[in-house]
Amino acid sequence: MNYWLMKSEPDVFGIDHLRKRPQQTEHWDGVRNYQARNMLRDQMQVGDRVFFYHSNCAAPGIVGIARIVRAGYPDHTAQDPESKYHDPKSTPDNPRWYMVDVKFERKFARTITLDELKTHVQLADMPLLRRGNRLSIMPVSEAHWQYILDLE
DNA sequence: GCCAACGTTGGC
DNA sequence: GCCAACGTTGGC
Repeated sequence: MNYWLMKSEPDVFGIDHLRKRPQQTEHWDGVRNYQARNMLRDQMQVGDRVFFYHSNCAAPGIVGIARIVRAGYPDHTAQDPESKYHDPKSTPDNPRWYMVDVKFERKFARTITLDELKTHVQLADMPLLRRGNRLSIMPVSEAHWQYILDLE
């Protein structure tokens, strides 16, 4: 069992969008970064837990928890010329990009903001808090996972 | 809207 | 393989 953090812009697809989806489940498409791709394709397992993080908004931070309900499979939007995620170099025989399915688990009573996370020295080596890290998917250690849950 | 920090692209 | 130019991310 692994723990993750996944970023999304609340105006585009926030945790409330996920909660309102059929089965409260949605595929996580559009990841176009190789490091993040490798995690989607190779490491994420059904049952893994995910911190849902809101980025690019007034109060960025962790807003709740989701669960991986389908492990990595090819991201079909890469083959859709109409999609803004279209990538002509990705083919059905040799898919370049992957996605997983995530299911809403719960929303925190409050947002655990990035500002707040930064004040805890115990979290200082989280990839999220390292300067310049813009990955949209990051691993979270079990210790950090527990620590953050206790902040709620 | 600004801009720092990266990642990607493509000419050479 | 180098590296400048360009595009994107995301906090502020």
